[in-house]
Amino acid sequence: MNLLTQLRGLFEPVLAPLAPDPAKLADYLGMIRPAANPDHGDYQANFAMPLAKAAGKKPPELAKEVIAALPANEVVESAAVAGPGFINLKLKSDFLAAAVRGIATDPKLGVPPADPPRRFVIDYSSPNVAKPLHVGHLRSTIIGDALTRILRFQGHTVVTDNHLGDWGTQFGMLIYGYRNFLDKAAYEADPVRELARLYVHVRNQFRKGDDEDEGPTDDPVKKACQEETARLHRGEGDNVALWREFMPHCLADLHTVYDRLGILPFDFEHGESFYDPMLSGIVDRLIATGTAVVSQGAVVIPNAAGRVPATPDELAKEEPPALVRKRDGAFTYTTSDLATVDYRVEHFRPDAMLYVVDFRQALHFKTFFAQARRMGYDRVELTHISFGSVLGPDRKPKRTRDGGVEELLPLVSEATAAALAKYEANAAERRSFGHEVPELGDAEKRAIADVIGVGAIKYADLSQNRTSDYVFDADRMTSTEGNTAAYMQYAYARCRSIFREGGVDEARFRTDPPAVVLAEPAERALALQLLRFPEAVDAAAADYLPHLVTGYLWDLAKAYSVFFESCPVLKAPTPELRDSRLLLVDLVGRVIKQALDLLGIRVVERM
RNA sequence: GCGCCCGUAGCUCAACUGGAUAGAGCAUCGGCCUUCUAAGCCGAUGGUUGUGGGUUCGAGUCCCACCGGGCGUACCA
Repeated sequence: MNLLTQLRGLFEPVLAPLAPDPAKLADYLGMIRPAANPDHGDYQANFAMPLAKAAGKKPPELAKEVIAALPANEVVESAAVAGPGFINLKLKSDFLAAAVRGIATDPKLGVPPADPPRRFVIDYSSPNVAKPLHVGHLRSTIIGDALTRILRFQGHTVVTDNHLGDWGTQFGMLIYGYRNFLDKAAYEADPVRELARLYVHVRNQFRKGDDEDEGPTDDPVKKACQEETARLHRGEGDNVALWREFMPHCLADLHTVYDRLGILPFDFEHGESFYDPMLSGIVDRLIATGTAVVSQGAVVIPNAAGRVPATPDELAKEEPPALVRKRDGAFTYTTSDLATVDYRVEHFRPDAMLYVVDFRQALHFKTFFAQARRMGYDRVELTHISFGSVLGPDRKPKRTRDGGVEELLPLVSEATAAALAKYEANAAERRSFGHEVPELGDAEKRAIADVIGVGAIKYADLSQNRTSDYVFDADRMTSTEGNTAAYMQYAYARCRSIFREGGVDEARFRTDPPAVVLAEPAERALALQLLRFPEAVDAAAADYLPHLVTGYLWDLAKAYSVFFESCPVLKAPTPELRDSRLLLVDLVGRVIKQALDLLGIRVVERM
């Protein structure tokens, strides 16, 4: 049940004979869309202009013909030609009322099952373990989690895989730190904490301005760490044993953060170490099939033009080749990525693989996807779900290494504290106006603040187009006004409050729904908005854009606020209207709760 | 140098992928609490969509040039 699909189905038989090219029929039907301006009706159709041009007619005339040819139906109340040839569509209120009543019994609230359902592998979060998680990791995690929930809700199969950075220099640093600076008592008491201290301590031994990258260095400490890393990779000494000892602690630390944020458990956490044993086989295969060649002692895959530019001069002119084995014999991330595709295709048989990684790796994914296709993986959709940088309030990209590392957990605490303060202030203000405000226990208050605070952080991220850069402003996101999680949660709490105050059991509205009456404009607008939920889910899933769900939520919650102000529910003029409004309120609550759940955000019964 | 992305109200962002008078929130100003939660609602102010051309019935959106910013450019991931 999707209003748009239904409308398009109505127009299809009329447009089919008019479309000059049958392949373009879908395009024309796509020009039926929600009205940009509510004054123009509920939906608008914009196909008359291009269609008239192809037919050599005037758009308004063609629009009139289309309207006249429209089959009799129970959906469209009126269709009017306006402006240069727009068709403004108004839907029948009776139809809307019946449709709303129809979704009341649907656990999926009108969202149809995906047809056909697809199998996805989504790769997201992918932090370097043993380093503190900072705000830069937030976006991939939150966006990937939301996409997983959205696609699963549609009925797709989603395998989630956290491609951990668990085989890099940071472990050389930990091993070096363990050997030189370990506080044994502290390690036994709280290994995670001591490892974190060691990492930072070793990092501080590096010369100023030096980073952790591989490559030649004359920094003695960095060199020592690199040597420990190399020994780990070669399986020498007890480095592997130490790595095995550290890993569970690092993972436990990571999962603490995920739990705090309410991130779905990953199906797999196959990190770099998992794929390491497969890398040499991949390179051998690439060479054997002629996909890769040896160049300057390294093994590379030529670029899309089939060339291997190597000199700075050549590299200035064209796309670089992909390095799969370095001169020193070590493998690269490209090798690892190809091994990952290989493994996933064999084990999960996906229709699509999504990589939720920031936009700076766009070139890498472009070339890596091309290489994967050349290796024979040309039947699986490979998509880079790119997102913008996390910027500080100064609009400069937030960086881990620029000193001020912004860790995640303190930030979550800050957000929940702000939510708690807001609750107290709000309760005090309500009391000063003589309202009865229930005195909640500390535990309940903290639970509410937790849901709102975590929701604020996620919503602030998800409500932006993911391709934009993202200014991380703690004050703004924990604000409770406007298009924020708190506004949606508040709307939900108001829905629940009506049932609580009225002592009404909502079960009846979900199993045996009463007739719906749409008398007031606010009721009609709300019903229309409720019926658009499937459109929003479709759109968000089609382009992997969670902000289309928040945009929908914002419209729905606003429509509910207007309804809430103008339409008494418990004291409705007639029992029929009371029942009808109760059904609407119950449905609004369910849709808000479901839509927020698609974003990984929880709700509270009161706030 | 070459390539990718971005530039929309004072600030933060939308604009359903070429549709009607470019919309929200914050901030500012004004109004609404003896009626289901005022974390709310109603209203006002605020724009040459970086600049200049072009394409067409129609451009924030597509093309070209320029200005400004970010990022990337095989042996970091």
